[in-house]
Amino acid sequence: MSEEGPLKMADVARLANVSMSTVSRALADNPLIPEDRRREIQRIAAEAGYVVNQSARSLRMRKTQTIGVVFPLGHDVGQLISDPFFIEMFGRLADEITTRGYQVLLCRVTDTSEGWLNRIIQSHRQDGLVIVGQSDQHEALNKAADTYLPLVVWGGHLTGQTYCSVGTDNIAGARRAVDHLLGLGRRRIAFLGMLELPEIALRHEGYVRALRAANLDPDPALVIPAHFSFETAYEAARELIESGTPFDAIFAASDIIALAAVQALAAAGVDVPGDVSVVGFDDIAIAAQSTPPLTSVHQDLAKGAKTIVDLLFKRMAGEDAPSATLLPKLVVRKSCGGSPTG
Amino acid sequence: MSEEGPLKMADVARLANVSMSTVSRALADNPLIPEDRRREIQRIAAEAGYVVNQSARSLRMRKTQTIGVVFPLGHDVGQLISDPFFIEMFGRLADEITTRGYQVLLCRVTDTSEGWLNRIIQSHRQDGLVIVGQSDQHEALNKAADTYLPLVVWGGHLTGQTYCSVGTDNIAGARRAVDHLLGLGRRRIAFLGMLELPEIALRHEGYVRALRAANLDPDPALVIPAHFSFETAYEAARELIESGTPFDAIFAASDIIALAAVQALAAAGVDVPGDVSVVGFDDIAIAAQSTPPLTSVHQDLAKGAKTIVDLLFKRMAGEDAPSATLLPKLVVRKSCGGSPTG
DNA sequence: TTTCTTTTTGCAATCGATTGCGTTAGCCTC
DNA sequence: GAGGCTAACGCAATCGATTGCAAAAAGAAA
Repeated sequence: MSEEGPLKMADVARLANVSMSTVSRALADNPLIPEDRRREIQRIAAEAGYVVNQSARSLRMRKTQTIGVVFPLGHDVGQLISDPFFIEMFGRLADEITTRGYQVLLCRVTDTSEGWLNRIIQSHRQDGLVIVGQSDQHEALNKAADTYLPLVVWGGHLTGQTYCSVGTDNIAGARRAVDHLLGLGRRRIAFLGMLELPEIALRHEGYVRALRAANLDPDPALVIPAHFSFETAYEAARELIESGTPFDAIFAASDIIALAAVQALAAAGVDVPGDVSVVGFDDIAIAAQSTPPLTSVHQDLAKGAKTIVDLLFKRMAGEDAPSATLLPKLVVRKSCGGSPTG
Repeated sequence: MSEEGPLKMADVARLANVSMSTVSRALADNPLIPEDRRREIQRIAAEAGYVVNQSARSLRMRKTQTIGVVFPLGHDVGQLISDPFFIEMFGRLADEITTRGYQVLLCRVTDTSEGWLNRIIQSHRQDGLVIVGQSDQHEALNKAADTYLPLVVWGGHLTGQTYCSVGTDNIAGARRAVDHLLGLGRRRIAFLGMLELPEIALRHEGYVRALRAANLDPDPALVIPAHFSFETAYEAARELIESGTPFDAIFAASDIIALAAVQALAAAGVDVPGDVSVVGFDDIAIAAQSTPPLTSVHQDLAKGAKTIVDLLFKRMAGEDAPSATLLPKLVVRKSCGGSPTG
């Protein structure tokens, strides 16, 4: 029961009157050691409060029992905590990873200078990597994937992509959302989001396709750059409103942007959904709770996280598991008007 | 520019025509190596794509440059992802930790059998620990703190506590909330929360004190056990309503419980705040967005996280930094009726 | 040129485990 | 009692860095 300073395996060996090799094998339940002896040694170790030093173990085994979860957020220092989507995704990934007996190492990348991903990989701090969001790092990811197998990315599937990704079909999701707005009779539908981000570009593509399919010409004046943070998105929406460009609906690239837009509209005395319909993307928890409740393209994060981690573990086992795409679902709530059945 | 397999420091030494010692020192910016030589070696290493192996480094230095963030959630598997409070706290801690150049290791503890904390500590996976929420582990924490300095706990300050904690003054916060309800003329105020959790017990204490100060006798029938999850809290609220016990206000131990109560009340046709006032605790992001917006006791998590990490780093440096208490603030919104200044 | 400093540099031990391989002990069989 | 075989166990190398100490090189002073 005594818990003296950091005792090492050699100490346990002394206590049990055996060699370190034997202790190591006993603790690892190696059948080379007879069962009763194993139990005995395990008991002694536990009673002494001995725990294997993971640094030493990792070095020798070349394994860390740890998965790195990376958020390539660029210089957007506050985004991790401000974006509920990332947060929820992280939680679900953590669940999946810890369930499999691995630790979760959070890697926030603020310095995306040449070789950032290689620096993470070569540090050997983790046995596998999940990258949440491609950000603008498509090339870096492609490059890393050439030599590093245990890597799975949450994000859109892009052309010329060699890495393994899991993500919602952004085009289909956007298309569904915009089709719904068109079905409600909306014709001047604005798009809010940063086209520079690959996933957003895909959502924009779906938006354009939906318009074209309805024989409408996309109006560039209705495409407004908007970042993920509430404040900047609010600004973007305000500018759209003040520009005087007429519009009767907003399709936002994320729920945060949509919520910001709703508030900006409210502040300008525009009724949602009376005057303008609003649809978001992600269907984060707040979406259902906001006023009015937000119509949004739902992504099944629980399933996404499970898929990501499943693929990652296959890859860690040496298998070259392929990318996967999840089907999004439009959840209709009050913010776009019309009946819940569309 | 070539990025061959995992190259080691010895390889860089060969490339630079020096010994490993020199490479090691150069990469650590050790002034023992003349500046120009240092730069040269650093350049060679960078160009070769070399990165120090952290397992080896950790073993030798007995440091991991990693902080463990622990959620002792017992068997409540889903809580991490479902509780916005923990999530937000985690995000802010992550910010503070990464800003200081450390990594964040998430430790979800599901097995709280004897010695769980010791097992984490002795694994030497981290240089310091943040425990988020005392759960029911007061004793285990006290015991660990005797021999392990770099440990800071988010939670209430309890009697007989030897570990370092940072937390809101729960009694004062609760008192402020209940005083406000009393000021609105409410007299039959229910308390929803699990008294078994130390922090909640403190909030209950504040509740009792506020009532006593108003010459009211706390009615045990108005104290309802309610867990942190939305579903169980909803059930608890429903039972209170159906019990027929008259009440005109609810003070919930957390926002999630409060939101669940609001929905249960709405489902029962009870008007909030007309018939019943509701106040929560934590002031999570959703609180302001809900319908009606929730009055809540605000905890400054950004400041809390900063304080935690500041103290932790002091302790990691060997200093026996003391506990700290943050002052809560009541944020009045519509859910309790009355005027915002009320 | 010699001697004494001061600056650079490298050898080798070390961190704490894991594991291939060889040795010892135990048991059976003839 | 010798030989053969297997089950247990330990020696020592290894993982990839860091660093105390001493040696070598360079520079300064005499």
